[in-house]
Amino acid sequence: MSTEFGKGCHLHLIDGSAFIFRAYHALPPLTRKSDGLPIGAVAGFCNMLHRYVEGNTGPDAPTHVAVIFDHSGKSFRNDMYDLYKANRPPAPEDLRPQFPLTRDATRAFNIACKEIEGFEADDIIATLACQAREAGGRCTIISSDKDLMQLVGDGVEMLDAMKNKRIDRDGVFEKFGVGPERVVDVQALAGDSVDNVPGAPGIGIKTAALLINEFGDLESLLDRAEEIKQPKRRQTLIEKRDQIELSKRLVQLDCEMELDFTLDDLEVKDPVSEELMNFLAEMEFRTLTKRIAEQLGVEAPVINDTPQQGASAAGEVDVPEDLPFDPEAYAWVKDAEGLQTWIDAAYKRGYVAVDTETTGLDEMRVDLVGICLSSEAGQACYVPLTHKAGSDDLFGSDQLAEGQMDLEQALAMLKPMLEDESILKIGQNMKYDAKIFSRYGIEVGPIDDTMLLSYALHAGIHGHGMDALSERYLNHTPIPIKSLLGSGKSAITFDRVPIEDAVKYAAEDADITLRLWQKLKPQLHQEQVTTVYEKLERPLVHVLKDMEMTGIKVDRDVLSRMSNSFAQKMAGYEAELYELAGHEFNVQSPAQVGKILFEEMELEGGKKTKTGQWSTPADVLEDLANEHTFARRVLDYRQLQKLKSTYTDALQDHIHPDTGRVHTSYLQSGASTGRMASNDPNLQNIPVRSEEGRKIREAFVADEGKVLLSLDYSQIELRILAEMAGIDALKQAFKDGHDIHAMTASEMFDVPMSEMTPEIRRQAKAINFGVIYGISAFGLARNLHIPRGDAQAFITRYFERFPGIRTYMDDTKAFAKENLYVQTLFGRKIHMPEINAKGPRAGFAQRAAINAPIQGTAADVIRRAMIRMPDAIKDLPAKMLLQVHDELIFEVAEDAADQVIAVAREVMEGAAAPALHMSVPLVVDAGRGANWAEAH
DNA sequence: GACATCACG
DNA sequence: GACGTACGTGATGTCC
Repeated sequence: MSTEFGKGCHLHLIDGSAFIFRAYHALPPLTRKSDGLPIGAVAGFCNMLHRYVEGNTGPDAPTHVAVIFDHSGKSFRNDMYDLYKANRPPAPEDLRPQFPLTRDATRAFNIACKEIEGFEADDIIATLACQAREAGGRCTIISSDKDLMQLVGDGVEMLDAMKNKRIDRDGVFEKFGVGPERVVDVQALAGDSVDNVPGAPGIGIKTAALLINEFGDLESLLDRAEEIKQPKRRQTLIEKRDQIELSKRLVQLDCEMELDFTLDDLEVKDPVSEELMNFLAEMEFRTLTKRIAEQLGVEAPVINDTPQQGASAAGEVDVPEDLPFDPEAYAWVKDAEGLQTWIDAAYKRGYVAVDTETTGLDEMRVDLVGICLSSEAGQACYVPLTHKAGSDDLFGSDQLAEGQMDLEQALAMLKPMLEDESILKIGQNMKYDAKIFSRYGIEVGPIDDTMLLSYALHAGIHGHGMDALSERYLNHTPIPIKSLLGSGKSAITFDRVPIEDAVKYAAEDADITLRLWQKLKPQLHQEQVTTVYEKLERPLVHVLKDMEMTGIKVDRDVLSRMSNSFAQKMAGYEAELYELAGHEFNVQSPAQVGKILFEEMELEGGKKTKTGQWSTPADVLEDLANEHTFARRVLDYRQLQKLKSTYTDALQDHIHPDTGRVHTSYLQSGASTGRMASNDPNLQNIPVRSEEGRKIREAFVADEGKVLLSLDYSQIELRILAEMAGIDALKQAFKDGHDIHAMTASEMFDVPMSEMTPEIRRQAKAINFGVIYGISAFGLARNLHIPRGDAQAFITRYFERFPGIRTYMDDTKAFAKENLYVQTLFGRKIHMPEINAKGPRAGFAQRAAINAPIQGTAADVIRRAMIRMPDAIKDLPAKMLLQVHDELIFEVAEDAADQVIAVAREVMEGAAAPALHMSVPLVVDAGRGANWAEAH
């Protein structure tokens, strides 16, 4: 009963992308109840489609209809102009996974759903509209996109579904000042900032229409540009002719695309009840399912939207009733065909859990061994790529094992999906995998990270490693990696693991990651940490990745010379110590040092550690050092030993052979407060306090022609304390740029600023720090080497002068006891499970509760600065290299240093805004130099 | 692998 | 009245 499209037929073409975005913005961020899949745009899309179908009655009803989508990725216009649509922001993260679902929705309504790779929806619409016109039929384009207005006329009209307004030739004239056939000419001149079509600078739609109407068309205008009276306009049109002609080609829609379907294929069909019902039920749209079921006269299917985990309180463990883990279900992907099915699955779902297997843990050095994918719980695959044959061979064979895809081929297949804006890639510690992929030419994005989900949700409650999360939230113990690799000397690398074993282990990781994501993602809303995750965690991953991959240049010779010098001095100290002790011993053993001091030399005041051995920390030795050369020399020896082993020796091993730079790794979820931790090597504890140690920073250098910059927040934690506790005197001092410690001293001890002594100021400074740490008389006494009673008197006096501090501390403790967590000013939660403990642990927890919001807010501030920094400096010859809690290190071309300092300082000082308006200014100090010692 | 020590903010 | 404390990290060495 197919009718050939022709006279009397009416084609409706729906601009699918417009529907999606309108739906997305019209609705709150709904998620599917059972698994937290973002679903708001799909819900809106279905409502709009449904309303559209309902409205299709009467003489204007279509005989043919299709929804046209933009295909993801670049279009042929990017070949003409690589900046086309370049400044368009990527689709929101929670929208991307919904793109494929809107296609499914369209098909569920039994409406033709079309998209073609390399073309935009507008071109398909143009081609179909022209075909309809030539066949003598009518066409209505349901869109308000002005780019489509060039198609209007001779039976083609547009319908703005939002305003329910038809746009005919008059409507086009109203908008562009010319008829549809001249619209592209006007657009070519006016350009389009949204699509990044350059056009003619300085000419807008009004002027463009004026010119086109005067000269007839664009070509005549450009040919006769000399005749234009206004000099500026004339010059622009002559000079920018190429750009204008390019713009015309960009806005000109392609009416003659080759399509693999005809108009006849688009005939209006009634929905197939069962398919539509199944889809709506799968999406868990209760209202819509019920309403449409009634209209179709069928029974609405039962919707099972029981969340896969109970509405759990923070940290509560719930045992899932979920499907069991079945290693036999995991697939070994051996060829392109097999891999394609998994890529297809990722596209169907819109998300995929990804995990890489490598030959080690150092992302900058290891090789990729295999890749795992999973888009549905219980189903996962492993794609082995570089496993070696014959693992039992003593030397190992370099021959590749059988049953593996070619590495290049697999990566070429995966790259488009891993980089596809519409596919969410889920990983556990995704920074690791992103770095590996980046070294193989793939920039993974967008991403979700289960480790960071856990961190945003449960910092302070438990760790965020995969094994711990799996046991806690999936009630499943993953296969230990040790069972495959062994441990110690006999450990092998992953490429030596037999593939059949690797499949079970590796695919399981992807399966676990996906299930964790399904469980944890919906909890963000329940715990009200969505913004923390979205604004402070997820965007940081790629920033850290880039910093780590850039690394910092370290001069091996400087370190090597220092090592030698230290070794010589240490040998001297060692001989002297043997002499003083009367025998040889291990200077590096605190137990032996303690024995000599407190038993052989019979000195007083020795304390024992909880394990019963003599305690010999630096402050104890320091007390003895003036009287006893032995103690002094142990201290001297220890200082050099520390500097040598941890820094001058170890750092040399961390210099990457190819880059000549040191690449640390930041642990984003390391510290419960929101701070980062740095490891392998730790570049956040490079010596600076001692003269000797500071020299190590001279080994951290800028590349030739460049300098290092150091920008650090001045007193950020005290400023935040003043802000949080609302201490007017402190706030005012910061606003006036006063010396805050001197001011505190003046207030506390009634000393005028003019009579301030360094000693009084030092004591006030210690108190200020103590407050941040959750002050105690004992701690302050020890720090200042004063009697405990004096320390208590200081604290009492301090609280008298700044009563707001005491209130803040009491309020914070009370909040923590009530809620079992504390919060930063940006909403980060730091859980305090021990806050109501009895005994000495209570004190710990209370001080931690006081410190965490302060330290955490400072950490949030610098995170915000770091996240904004890449964009701020993107046009400058500068790279951000390191973060040290309140300091950022950059490497910049020498002549751009001042400019970068200005830009980076602005970003850092303004980092709290706009989320938080601080009444205390944040101040950033900057330094520059050939090395880190000079820059600091 | 636990503990002690010490480097940083 | 005694308990035993400054907050947050990571790396190294000893010793079991």
